[in-house]
Amino acid sequence: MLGVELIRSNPNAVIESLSRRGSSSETIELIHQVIDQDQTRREALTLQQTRQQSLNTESRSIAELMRDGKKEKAQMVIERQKTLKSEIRDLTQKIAAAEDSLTQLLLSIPNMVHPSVPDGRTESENVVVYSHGEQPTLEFEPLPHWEIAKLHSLIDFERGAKVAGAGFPFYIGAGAQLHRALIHFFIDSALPEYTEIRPPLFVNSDSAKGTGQLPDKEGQMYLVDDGFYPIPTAEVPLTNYYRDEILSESDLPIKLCAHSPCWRREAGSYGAHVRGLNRLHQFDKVEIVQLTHPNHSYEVLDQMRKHSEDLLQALELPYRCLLMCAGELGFNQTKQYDLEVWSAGQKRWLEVSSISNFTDYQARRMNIRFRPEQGGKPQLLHTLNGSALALPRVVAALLENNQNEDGSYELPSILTPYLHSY
RNA sequence: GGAGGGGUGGCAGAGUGGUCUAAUGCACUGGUCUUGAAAACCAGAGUACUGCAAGGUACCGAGGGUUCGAAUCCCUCCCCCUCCGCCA
Repeated sequence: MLGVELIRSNPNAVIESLSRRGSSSETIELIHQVIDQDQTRREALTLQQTRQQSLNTESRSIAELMRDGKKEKAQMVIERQKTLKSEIRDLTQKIAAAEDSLTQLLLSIPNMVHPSVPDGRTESENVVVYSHGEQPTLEFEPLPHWEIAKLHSLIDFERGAKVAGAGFPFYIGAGAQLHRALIHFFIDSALPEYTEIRPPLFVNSDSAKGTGQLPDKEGQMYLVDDGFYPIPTAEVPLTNYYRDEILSESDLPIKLCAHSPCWRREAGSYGAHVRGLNRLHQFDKVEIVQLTHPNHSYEVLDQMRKHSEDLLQALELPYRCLLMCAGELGFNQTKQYDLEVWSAGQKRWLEVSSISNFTDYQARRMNIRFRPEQGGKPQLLHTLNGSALALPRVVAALLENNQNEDGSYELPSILTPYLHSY
């Protein structure tokens, strides 16, 4: 969430930034409500603290009177305190109410937009900032990946649907090994820089709140009994790792990576675009996360983007990098790149990575700070994450782009060390 | 799952209703002393909010309650430890 101080001190800058997202007048109205509630809260708080001070002083004097045996005098003070106490109670309630609505308001206000983000409302206004590789020119009508997978018994969607449901495929034999090879390749590529983490695959609601899945994207997560959420991305446990902690400036940047399955409800999806591996309820992903000093987060964003691009280049997949326009930007992000690979069989682009800077928006929710080397107050750090990469669509693109007319396919040589049994 | 014991500052640890405005030790920072260091001695130091400021308020796992007054008593929840049971 945004800081109240920012909204208080510079409401116009916030409003301007939010209008770039195409935020409605209602969102703008929220800003004014924040300012109102903030003022109510501070006025009540100042008053309450003064009253509390009187009460504390008097209570101490009661202790003295009691010690000196002046019981009657003490009793008088006790009587007098009743008004003070009820006044404090009322003020405390008023403060709590203002704080509650302040939190609610702040949770429903999206992050600021970085100046380098292009204007725009729709997908078509995202800007292609980079393209790499040639879309393969095939002399025959290429198959979609689900056909190729069926031909070679790599993936069994039908039995997945029987055993779990739609969107829960089985990978079989060489298909399972390809999947595992990609995980190993992705993790190995991250290892020189990033610390490998094996995270919990369920998180509690505090963690889901911390990274912004709650309340904004509640419908996207599964919820199991006892209040656990199966993670929709490893971003959640990784970024929450340092929740409510104060780090040393010298610890930064912190770089974490993890492979994990991801579970998403994807309610309401249908049609050809969700066929095969295009959209699943369970899929695997290697995620990279960085916690950085606020001064460096945008450089780091570009480094992380390059990391993911290098993977696609090593896999020899044609791809493009999109800079998301203001209207397409996620709720929590200030700037976001998407990487899309070309899928020759479906003749369209598939998103395989999203790399984002959240600045201090998540850090404020999670209360993750660092102590400046020069001394001074702890300061919020910046959080970033990126997919490096999401598995299923990479599998789809590998199969579709490298197919031959006879239905066979080849895999890029970078994977050779990871493939041996089939 | 059963029984018991716990949760206090960076760490250890005292405190069981009123100078707790949280002792003490270790670690940390500054100073004195010293050629330099160590030791010793002196001083300082948490987080958040609030206030122009001086300062104030809150925080002893979390949330409620009792009381003029709660780290301390009561209730609910969370977490940790020990033993037993179960288990890959």
